[in-house]
Amino acid sequence: MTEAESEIVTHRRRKLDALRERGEAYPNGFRRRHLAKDLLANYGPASKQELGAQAIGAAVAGRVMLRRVMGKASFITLADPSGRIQCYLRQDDIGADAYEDFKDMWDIGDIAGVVGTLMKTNKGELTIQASEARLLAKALQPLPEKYHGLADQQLRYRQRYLDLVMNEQSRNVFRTRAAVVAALRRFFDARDFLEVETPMMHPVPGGATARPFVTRHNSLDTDLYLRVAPELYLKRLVVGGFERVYEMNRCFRNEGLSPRHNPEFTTIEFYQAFADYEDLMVLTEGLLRWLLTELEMEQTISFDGHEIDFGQPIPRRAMTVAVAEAIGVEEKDLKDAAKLRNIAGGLNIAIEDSWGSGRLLMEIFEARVEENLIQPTFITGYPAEVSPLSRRNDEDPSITDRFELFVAGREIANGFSELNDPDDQAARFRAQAALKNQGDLDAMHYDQDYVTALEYGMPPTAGEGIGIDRLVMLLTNCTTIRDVLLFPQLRSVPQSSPRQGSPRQESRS
RNA sequence: GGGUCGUUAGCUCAGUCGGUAGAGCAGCGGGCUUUUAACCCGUUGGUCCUGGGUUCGAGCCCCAGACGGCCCA
Repeated sequence: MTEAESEIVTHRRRKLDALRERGEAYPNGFRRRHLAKDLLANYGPASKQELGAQAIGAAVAGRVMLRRVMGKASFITLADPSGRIQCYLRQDDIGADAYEDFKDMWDIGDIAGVVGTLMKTNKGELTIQASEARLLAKALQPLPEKYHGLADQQLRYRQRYLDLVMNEQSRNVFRTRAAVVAALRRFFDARDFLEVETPMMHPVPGGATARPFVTRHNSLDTDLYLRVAPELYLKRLVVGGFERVYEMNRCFRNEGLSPRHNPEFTTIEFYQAFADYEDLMVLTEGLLRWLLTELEMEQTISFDGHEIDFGQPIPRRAMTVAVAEAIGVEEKDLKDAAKLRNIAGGLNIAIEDSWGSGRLLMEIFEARVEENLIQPTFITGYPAEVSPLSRRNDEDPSITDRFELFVAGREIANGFSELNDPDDQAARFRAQAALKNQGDLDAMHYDQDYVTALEYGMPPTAGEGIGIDRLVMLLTNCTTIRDVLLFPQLRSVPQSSPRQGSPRQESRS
């Protein structure tokens, strides 16, 4: 803690001490009767004369954001969850003692309640002329600069509450996020999908090719893995007869941090029996359009300098077609492992000897095509080699009935007709296990319990996962995932927080 | 893991050629009864991220480290 800060805090502590002595430190009796937004909506259009004649009462509460003291009268700007409202405090209205109190004891950042009547200032701003003003919670720490807000990215993430207090844009991102989550629930609930919760701690990690976090269950004396995906559990439920299920919650992957990756992130996965991957592409396209409508957004959105149009039918392109076009080779050469190896080498893509043609094609796709898929595009025909849970295509068993949706160079969704042949699934797991034995840390484990579930019979099914964080990024024009996560993962600062000594937290669980 | 850029007052930011550290806001004192990023006068406040090094002298140059941004693996 620096001397300068402790000086500000010391001043504020003195005021708090005085409030404590008077027994007025943290009262909890004030009741808000109005939100700023409602007052502005209902009375903002009224004229100064109309309001002056009516004497409409109001009681608001919020954080003091701005303060303008002019001798024996002052204006303060209160922020509540709905917006901001100005209050006018006059010595003649609230009394000399209360007014002195306001001047001596209140600071920007304090939580206060104001009761009074509505008025319009000479400049036409709706204002509450106070008859009573109460300090409800003293802020000991000063707020960031009132005009620029909190700009330091690190502080914005580490002390998100300050970011939320100061930056309207940041608040709006998380409101949009909540609206997206709520809308998705409405969408699937309306289509008779059952929302379920499956384990986050898995005895065998599965459902995606990714490194898991490991944790320890003491009394079971066993390792458990934080889930990398809920997929295998959701399909067990389809076996059980819940033919339409969805789960929207956290997944965990033990990977590096980047503008697009956080170790914990949110997905919605949904499964629908008696549907295939083409049905899901239709559903996804409709879902996105419907979502934009629900959010009262245009079908064309701005993201990272691009205008992205969801109003058009989303094109579907086979991976081989997209790759062949991007790098200027014949499509037929993309089935041949030796030729793919040459192509990858020529493109300076790092490859491994164990990879077959499917993995090679996928790597070339990721290196040369993905980032250029700006407008919404379904890529289909994913190689079976990189799709261990997907149903093989009837015409070409080397590929699967799978798609991924790309927008602005980012994977947004991944869906496929589910592999419900237990013997093929067992073979795919064996191939993954072999890769794992060769040192591929991302490869899947053999999940015998899941194979057994398939042996009881899973109806033909299609399933899909959509990355909520990435979807919200698109809809809020955020290019880093940290901006759509309230508390993104950062390296912990050991000694003390950047601003002050570490706050003592009481657990409430 | 590698490269690169950044870290200066509580916050937002300047800081020249290496010559003893600045502004605005916030704070403190004073003035002001329709201001609005209020204004006017005065004023406090610095581990220049940390630790070494070079130098008569380092916010600035060199080395190492911490944290963060971006790019690559």
